[in-house]
Amino acid sequence: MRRADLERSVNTASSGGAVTLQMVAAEAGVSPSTVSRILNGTARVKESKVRAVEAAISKLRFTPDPVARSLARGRSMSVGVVTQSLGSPFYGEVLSAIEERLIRANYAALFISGHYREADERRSVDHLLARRVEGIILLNSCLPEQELVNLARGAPLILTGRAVTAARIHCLDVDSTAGARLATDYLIDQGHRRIAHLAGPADHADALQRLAGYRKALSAARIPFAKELVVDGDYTAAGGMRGIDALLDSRQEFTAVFAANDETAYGAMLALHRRGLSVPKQVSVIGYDDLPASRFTIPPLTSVHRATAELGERAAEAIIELIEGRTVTRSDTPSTLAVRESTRSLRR
Amino acid sequence: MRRADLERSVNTASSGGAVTLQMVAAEAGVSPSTVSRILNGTARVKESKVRAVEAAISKLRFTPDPVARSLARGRSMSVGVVTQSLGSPFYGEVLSAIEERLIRANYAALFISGHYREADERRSVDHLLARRVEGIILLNSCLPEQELVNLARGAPLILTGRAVTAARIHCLDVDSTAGARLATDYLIDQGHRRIAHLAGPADHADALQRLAGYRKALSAARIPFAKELVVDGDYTAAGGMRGIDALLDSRQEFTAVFAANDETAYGAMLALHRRGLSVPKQVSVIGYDDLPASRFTIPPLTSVHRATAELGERAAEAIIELIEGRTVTRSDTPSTLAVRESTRSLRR
DNA sequence: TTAGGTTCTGCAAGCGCTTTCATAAGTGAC
DNA sequence: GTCACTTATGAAAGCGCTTGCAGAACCTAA
Repeated sequence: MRRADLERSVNTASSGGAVTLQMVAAEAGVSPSTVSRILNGTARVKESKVRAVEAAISKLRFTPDPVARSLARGRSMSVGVVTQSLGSPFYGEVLSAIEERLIRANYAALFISGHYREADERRSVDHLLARRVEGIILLNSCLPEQELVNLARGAPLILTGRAVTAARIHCLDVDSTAGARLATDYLIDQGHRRIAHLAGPADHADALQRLAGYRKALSAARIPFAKELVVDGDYTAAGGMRGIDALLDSRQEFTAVFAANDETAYGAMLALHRRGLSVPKQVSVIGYDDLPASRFTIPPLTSVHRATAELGERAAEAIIELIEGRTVTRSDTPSTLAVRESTRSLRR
Repeated sequence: MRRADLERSVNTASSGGAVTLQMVAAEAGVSPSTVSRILNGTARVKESKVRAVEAAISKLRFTPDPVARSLARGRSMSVGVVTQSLGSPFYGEVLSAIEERLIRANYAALFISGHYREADERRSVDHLLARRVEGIILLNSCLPEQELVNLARGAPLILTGRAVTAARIHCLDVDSTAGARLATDYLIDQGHRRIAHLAGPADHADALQRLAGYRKALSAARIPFAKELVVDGDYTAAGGMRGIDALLDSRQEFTAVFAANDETAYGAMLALHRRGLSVPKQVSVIGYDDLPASRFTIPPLTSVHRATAELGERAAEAIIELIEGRTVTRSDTPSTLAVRESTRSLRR
């Protein structure tokens, strides 16, 4: 086969092909039903016909039309994925994994973003439902719990970052408390006592969990919680800058900062730098999510690492299970701490 | 029909999914054709029936099934988008814009990634074609030109970052040369003469263009091109680090670095930092793409800014035009330079 | 050879919607 | 009031594939 032919066969095999299963049947001298059965393995077919059909298929370059198939089977073979932001590196990794896993199981993934806004998210979900997706993965949804429960009657749901118990809902990676605890414990372990926390948006379950983990770690170490060391953020770098500025302006003393996510930490590091404070010499900084870029910040950021690819893969697997009516056994993916150079020990 | 009767006898405004156009027709006392015509505005219908049908629709909460619709119309109403990496922040922004625009035009977007690998990309395209997308947007495709030309026979194509002239192909944002020129000119303007370039992968059209722009700027300023100041990279931060290390190890002198993209620049800045060289005091660094994170690096990175959202929107618009058989008038989006703190003037 | 089972395989009826095509209804004009 | 013509609407035939049903073909045992 010449190179050009090869390319044609690879790429145009399935394209706008007016080739239908009917034509394959005619070519092979069998009925459409038989072709369908061979295609789907839904019944035994005599060997000779199988060969004839296979020959016809490759001769005509037939690919079954997924639309017709969906209609006939009453299944769209697609699942919706609502991400908060297609652009975020954190979600990006998760999405890749979801995509990969779903394709492998012959589902199409419809990605759509919610922009961290309730109304947008609702609109996105409606859109997906109108497209007849068979299930929906909601990454860190911010919809009210009751609404999610209702939604689940229409299509099974996978939720990340929050815990909702209801039929046809499965939650993954529900608890950030442990991760936050890990980060804070580490700082404490390194001798820090005055640890600030740049929190995430208060309407996000995971942001609250991170705060809770921080508090737990403090109290376990008998360090009194100082609310003036906690400032609100919004999971953005700009928010992180504002947080540090606020802390410094109000003359708080602190030797370490636990940021609710990496982006916040980036902003924090920049703000500290601007104020002439060196990281980690004067202030240790720790983030959450361990974005790929965090290996390359100056200094490289210590961060709570989440198994993003694994999370995505599990989400995809879980939605498939749910769609196919099986039950999913819950299993959170543990977080670990990626220790790099933005933190240092106060002990000597 | 058995099903329709069943639903009717149960007589519920059943939860979304199961309502068919047939049921709406029955409820409104008209024929399915009429309902369809009202839905699509394909013919005039008497006002009273329109109202009856609309009432039935909202009473039953009917949404037309896109699968059935696609089959009947012979149009999938979906377009494929091949990105190189779902996780990359640069593509993320573009994708968001594409998504938004496509949805607005009632198309579904199927995102899938090519991982910068020819084989993966080919597989992705095949997958999309098998899904019967009506058009494909290829973001920085690395497939050979001939193959793209063939592909275009199957479905119209939008290409970014490269120029291929053929029927049913439209290219956008084809030239990075100007952007690279902008960056290099700026450095020269600031008095730099020894400017290193951390190049992108040689099999990427845009990487070569960036190199070309760099060379053009040099020669325009009568600065001899020194090939030892150009090192290969791969558009990653790790590659940027390796690049700087190589440069420094071979004892090259330079006061500025033009990185082929922002990620490379991040790595470069870290490597310089590790070697004790201050940015911008001793070395100026400039990137390309102006990722959102670049405002928050230390120091904030000067970078060639691309109108990502606009690019995405145009790509979406272009594919729609092509699908609907119209012609697209080419128009590149201009790049600008976002000057921040990673560069400084050598003049005084 | 024949009854009683097994396998195969084709027919035809959908899946939910669109779209001719033809009929019914409505409109003027004469 | 009739004719020619426009307009609204329904019946029915698909779109390409799946699947229940039943007949055909093939076995095996007696």
